[in-house]
Amino acid sequence: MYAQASAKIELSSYPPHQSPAPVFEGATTQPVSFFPAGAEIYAQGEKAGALYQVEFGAVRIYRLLADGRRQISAFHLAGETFGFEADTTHHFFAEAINATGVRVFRTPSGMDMSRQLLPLALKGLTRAQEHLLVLGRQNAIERVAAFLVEMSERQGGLRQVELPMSRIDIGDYLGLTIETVSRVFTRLKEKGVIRLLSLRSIEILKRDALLAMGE
Amino acid sequence: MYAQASAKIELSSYPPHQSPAPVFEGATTQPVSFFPAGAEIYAQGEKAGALYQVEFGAVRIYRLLADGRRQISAFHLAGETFGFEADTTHHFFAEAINATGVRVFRTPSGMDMSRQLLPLALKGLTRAQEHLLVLGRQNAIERVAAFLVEMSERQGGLRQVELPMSRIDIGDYLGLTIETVSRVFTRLKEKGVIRLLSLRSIEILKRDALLAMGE
DNA sequence: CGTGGTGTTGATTACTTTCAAGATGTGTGG
DNA sequence: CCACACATCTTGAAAGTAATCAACACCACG
Repeated sequence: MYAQASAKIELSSYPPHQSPAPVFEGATTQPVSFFPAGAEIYAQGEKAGALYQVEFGAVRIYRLLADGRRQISAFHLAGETFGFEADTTHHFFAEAINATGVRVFRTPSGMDMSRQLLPLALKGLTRAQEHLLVLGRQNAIERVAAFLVEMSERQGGLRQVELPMSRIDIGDYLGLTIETVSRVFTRLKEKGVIRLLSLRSIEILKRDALLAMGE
Repeated sequence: MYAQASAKIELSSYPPHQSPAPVFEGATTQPVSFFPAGAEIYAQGEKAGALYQVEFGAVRIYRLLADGRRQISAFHLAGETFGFEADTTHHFFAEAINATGVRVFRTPSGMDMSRQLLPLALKGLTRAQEHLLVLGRQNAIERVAAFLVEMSERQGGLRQVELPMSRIDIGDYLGLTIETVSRVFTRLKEKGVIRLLSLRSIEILKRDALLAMGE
């Protein structure tokens, strides 16, 4: 199983545009933990304290309503860090979307990580606030367009974009149903804006059109 | 004009449950700046660098789409701090909602404020992510209920809640139109959940019902 | 080569927005 | 202190968008 994981590292971990993962000074570095698709990394209510860095694969961060409605607040791809919280408790769930390797940094209590964490927290804050604009004020096609642009940019701005997550995940990230996401993909395909290479891989044919839609 | 401002301080600045405003170590404290209703505190694209603390009044943080659609990502009430950014540029607009006093802290370049800023950034991040759940997955009545609960809790959990902002602001915060906000207020009134003391002041009659709606 | 999970498409329903008119409130000047 | 005027808020009717319900297609896995 671990051999499979290492193979994946070669294949799809750090994209060329991205610098290798920084290491956290002062933190105890642990070996890479492997999570199969759908596995929980931490749960809401659990005690927080560690930092997590995606080595390969992808992670979804989400919250649930009592009746099961789910909102994914963020996806984290290879090289990105997550898991820091305002207090000692996790306010969200974190799950591996696919087979995922995560490096865990345990921060010794008393150690001050604020200098390293602040830029990450601020980046996350800006991203969340931009996402608020999408959910609050954009319609279905604009939301999907914004999502595709975001994923493209996070993968180096290439024409070909990998979508490691399912349509359900995309819907729960954009505040839409799976059916609506699917219909929008079809409309974008018909308009010649994108092309589906496979279910989880699209090619952007008209970047300008996509940018104009997502603002 | 400034006399009027000081009068307001007595009236409505720090609620009893809230500790007095902390001061930022190492930052240059400036006198309180006064902003009349609707005045811009900073604009998107401007150079950032200062921290702002609300002395009295209220502030809205928002972003605009090209066609004028607006999403308010946060309201800041007396005692709260805003204005920190991931890079040196403001990504949002900040405006006074009412006559507002703001204390500006200029941080000397080279000074490391991360230890003081990280808790604020993390708090903001958690709040933004919770807001994502509301915008992405809750309907109009649930959104308004969640908003009223949030405002109540931020004002000490009292029955009477002051809403310093207009219906338009509430709509742009919740991703709804002003008409929908108004209709929901009416429905909550008819159900006996709230009572309107005035346009900008409500009384919560059935807190449990409100909590159940907003989750 | 089935089989269950995931995705697509169609028809209908439900909710929110839009458009429109009227009511209420606030601030100003007489 | 009252009256007018403008802004804000409320309410109603019609339209539009996304959700829901349902059936089928596709893909990956054992």
